[in-house]
Amino acid sequence: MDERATRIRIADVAREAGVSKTAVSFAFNSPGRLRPETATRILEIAELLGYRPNPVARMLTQRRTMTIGVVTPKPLSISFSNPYFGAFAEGVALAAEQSGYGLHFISPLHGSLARAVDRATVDGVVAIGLHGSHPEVEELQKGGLPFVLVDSSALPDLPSVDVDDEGGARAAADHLVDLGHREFLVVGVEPPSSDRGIDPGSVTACRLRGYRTGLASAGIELGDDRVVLGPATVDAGFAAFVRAWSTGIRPTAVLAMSDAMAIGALRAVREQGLRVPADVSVVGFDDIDLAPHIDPPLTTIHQPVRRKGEEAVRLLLASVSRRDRGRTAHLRLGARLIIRSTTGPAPRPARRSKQAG
Amino acid sequence: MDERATRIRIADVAREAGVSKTAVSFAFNSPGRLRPETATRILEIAELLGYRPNPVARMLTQRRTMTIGVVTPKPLSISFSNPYFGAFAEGVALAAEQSGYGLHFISPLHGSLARAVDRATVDGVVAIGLHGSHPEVEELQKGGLPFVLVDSSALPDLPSVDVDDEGGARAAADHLVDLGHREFLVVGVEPPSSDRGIDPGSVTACRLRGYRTGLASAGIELGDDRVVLGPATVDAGFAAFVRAWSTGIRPTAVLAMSDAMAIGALRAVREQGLRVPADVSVVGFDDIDLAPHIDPPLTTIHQPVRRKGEEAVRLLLASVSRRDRGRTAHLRLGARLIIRSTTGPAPRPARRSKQAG
DNA sequence: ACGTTTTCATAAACCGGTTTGCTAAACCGG
DNA sequence: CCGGTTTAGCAAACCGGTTTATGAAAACGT
Repeated sequence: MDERATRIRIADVAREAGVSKTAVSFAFNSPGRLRPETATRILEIAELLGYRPNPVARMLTQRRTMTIGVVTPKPLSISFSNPYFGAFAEGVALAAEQSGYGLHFISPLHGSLARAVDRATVDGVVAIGLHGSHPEVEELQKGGLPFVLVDSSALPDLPSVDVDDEGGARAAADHLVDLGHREFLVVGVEPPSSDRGIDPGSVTACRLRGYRTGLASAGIELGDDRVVLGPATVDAGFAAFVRAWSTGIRPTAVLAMSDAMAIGALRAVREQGLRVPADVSVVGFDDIDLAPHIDPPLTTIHQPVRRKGEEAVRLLLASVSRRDRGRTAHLRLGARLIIRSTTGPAPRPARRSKQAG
Repeated sequence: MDERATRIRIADVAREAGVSKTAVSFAFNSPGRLRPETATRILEIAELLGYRPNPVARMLTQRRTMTIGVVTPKPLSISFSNPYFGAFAEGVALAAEQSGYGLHFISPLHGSLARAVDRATVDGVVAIGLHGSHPEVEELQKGGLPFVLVDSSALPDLPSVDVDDEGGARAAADHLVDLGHREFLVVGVEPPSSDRGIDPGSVTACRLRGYRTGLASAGIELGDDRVVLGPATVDAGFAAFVRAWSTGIRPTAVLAMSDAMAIGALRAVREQGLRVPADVSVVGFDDIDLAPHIDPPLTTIHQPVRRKGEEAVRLLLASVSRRDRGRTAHLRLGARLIIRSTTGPAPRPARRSKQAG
């Protein structure tokens, strides 16, 4: 009838078995402290009654939740739309599962990240893409929860895991320069809050620096009009290229800060009647799983996303268990160029603007 | 110094403010019950002390967690590797966020799903890909937690959301038959536990039925050797085709039960020196976001994955709040063929085994 | 001036478990 | 038969909040 009426509590089992709550608790958690027959009988009765210990109550006494949080400053519905995030989650999940931890995803609640984190029952948190300039970082830090930052080393007193974004970006630029390109367009990932410009510690800023260094070594300067930003999605990549094109920019090479955007740009390039890589070369960033299967296979900067997730969890658990002995680790992983088929020699400056050949 | 030493409790705030715990609690939750100045003063002191209410304790008294669980019978690290799952999570996250719920991902703990669910602090769960034949379904049902099933209608007394898999599959088969194909290979998703064969309610079984119906209408029968199974990954799709090929099967059309597998098969086909779609046609299932960008753009069966996630959460929340008044809803969404570039007319039976004329 | 209602705040019970003494009985060697 | 150690199980305290019942003081009505 009224199945869900009242959930069986430990006291119900105790009464039914004619023992104390303590005994029931022991039967489940340290059966050795009970006479074998007693333990079995209690367990049987518990099973019969369909008793399941309330996990919240257990958490309260044990003062740990065996759960870690993954914090994103953007709504999850947006984060999950980037394949990069999925791969990151994969790494996090792997490490968490190995250690017997559950996974809780946390995104802003009613607009506030801090509030969402406060409400979450986790032992610690891995925050991805949280910049130093985020309005709530201070608030979050005061929460006193163990924290690990991913893709942001902005807060030196918090452990972090990131990638050599600048080096990777530079490799991309170098590659294109080597191929003879001179006209560039950067399709960048928009940092969350564009209040005071781009946070210099942000991934976007690092990659931009890398691009610039690479180009500078060939004497090329990147004008501000050559940098177009948007969210890390296929559509935004498409839009970014179209926007630049419509302002008269005619790049032979596109440097995209995410594969998703690169794919969008790719399509935009083609819709202008141009061929990839004959007319325009494109290099992405991330090397998502499907990059080799894209049309055409995407040249990109590979970064070890899964490993990022794993390492972040490892650092976090070390911090939770105090194994880190108060040390704050900053891990930087490598990024490397993977050449596939979206890059090729710069086209001869043929019918460009005024004709020439 | 000893930052994390002892977290501030409500009693500390009360003492410091010279009021009772009750007053502090009121200050946070129903300030109207306190004289305005008192409330403000308490709040100020709480802020000063850096007090944050312990969410676990709060959950315990309120008897709800404001969190919903997403259950997968496979390790999360595997689930997340399928883009399909990411999109599903997107839908779930969207609906959950809208209602102010958090998201907890649950996968088997030490090999047991039931244990993992028992340990999770959630108000209800959405289970994806959990088959009726799963060894722990009974155990899970007894947990008494509100449940919604996705991609499985095996348990009629539990609400469910799924897709017209059979119809979708049939559309795929019809399409290929119309193009003149007669030699087929099915690349299927392996159901979790292959104990007693394939669960007839499983997605795999439904799609297989759909394929068979479509083919049968053209008088084609699908031998068991024409069905190869594997996990829903690119690599498994690749391996599946290779395996079939090595046993002498020479299909002109491949029906894949997931886009990831289709992409793998695509690559395998090409590595045999065959062209897609000139020599071999391939149709996938799911229509992942990147399907149009695959090389070549993937013909596939579209299913509304995000919507699946949203509807599942909607159903779940209705059940949690008893708004469903005990009704068990079964939602079935549509699937439709999207023709892109991996399918084309069957090649003329040229050098095919025996010739036929 | 006195009974009644309202306002503001509190003490104590409660949520559902775990853990810490503590006791009574059984066991043990001499 | 006795003191000492184990064994088996219990009552009560505790985790950190919320909620209910209650009461003192202030405001109100007449």
